[in-house]
Amino acid sequence: MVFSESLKKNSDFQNVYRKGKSYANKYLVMYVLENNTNRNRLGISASKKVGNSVVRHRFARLVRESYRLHENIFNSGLDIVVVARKSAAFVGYAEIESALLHLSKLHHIIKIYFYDEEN
RNA sequence: UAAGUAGAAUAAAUGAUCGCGGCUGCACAGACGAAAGGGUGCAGGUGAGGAAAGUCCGGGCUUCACAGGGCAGGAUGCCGGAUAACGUCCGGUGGAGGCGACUCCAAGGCCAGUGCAACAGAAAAGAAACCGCAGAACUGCCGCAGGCAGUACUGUAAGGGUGGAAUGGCAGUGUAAGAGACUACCGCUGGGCUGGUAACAGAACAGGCUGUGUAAACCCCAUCCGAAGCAAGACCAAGUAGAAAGCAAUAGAUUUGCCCGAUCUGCUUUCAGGUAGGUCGCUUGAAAUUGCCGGUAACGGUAAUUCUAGAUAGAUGAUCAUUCACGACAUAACCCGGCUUAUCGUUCUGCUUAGUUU
Repeated sequence: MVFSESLKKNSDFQNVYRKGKSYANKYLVMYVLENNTNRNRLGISASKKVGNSVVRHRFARLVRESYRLHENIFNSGLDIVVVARKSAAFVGYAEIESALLHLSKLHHIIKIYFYDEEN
């Protein structure tokens, strides 16, 4: 990913959970915090409650793919954490993608005219 | 053809575009970092499973411990073989089930000791009489002989009933009634014989033979087992903190260059240590494929060929098109050998039983 890297350390995750703002919809919960750099950092989390290893890996790939394909419309300088909810275990790419964009819009972290154009 | 039984293979396919982790080659930068190490782009090639799962056994590997022996604890438990090893596998023996192919079995020892056996039943262990059967005695009634009823006593394990289990089974002889008391057959026990490496099997002989079950009850016997795990462990190594030597003591460092003032006790080198970070361990192996040889088989030997993920918050996804049976279970994390459990389906092979046709 050109403008982004992944969020790795547990302490970074805890930081975002504590200080960041969150919105949620049917499939996802999204936490956002400014990180004072010019790059975005994306973290993906899926607990064992969501499903087995196959389900959790698939969820992470779908979120990463959705983010990658829309990377250029996101604002930069953000730590973003996406958490799976239980209902996300059984849905496909289209649902994850629209859920991600919906939450991004609520956070006002994407360039609106791109979002409007797609809808 | 149908039903069954044993085993094996496979785990949607093809193409296009975008994207990800190793590897190899080339190019670029040498702008990141104290160092160790790393970055960017392009091309090529490569990238999860039959169970990768559960983490239930066994082994390699690593570190620690260890003269030798014993106790405790755990595991295994018919016999022989295979193997690095096993609780696994193969071939047998015995038992159970099935018409059969075939399947299943924690299958050592209650003549070392201790314990338990609820309910029912007379009785479930140092020892048995509830009913029944039989005997002689006494009492009563009827009476020619004798019979019937009751009472306590004695004998009796045939029969009834209880139970998961009741003192070998069944038939006969025998007897007052009975009883291995005696007899035949079966079973059991014993020491030999024959066959087999053995478990065990077989035929005969001898003994009238013994009151049971339970060891997934304690236990006994035999065999095996040191502990922890790749977040093991090895190496490099900021910072912090430690030691030694040297320099400085009207000194040095910081405070923008100088002065004053203020604050602090330092600076350099070496050694030890090993946190953050990095590298290795990390995939060439009890390896895979094919052929031949040995073995009933598990498996072993041998020759040729091949190199087949190696991430470190953790790489396989998305979109489009076509086809079909419309896609189950489930994602490597040091590596092997097993076991167990989950699973949409498809295909093939051997065998069995029943039916039909020739």
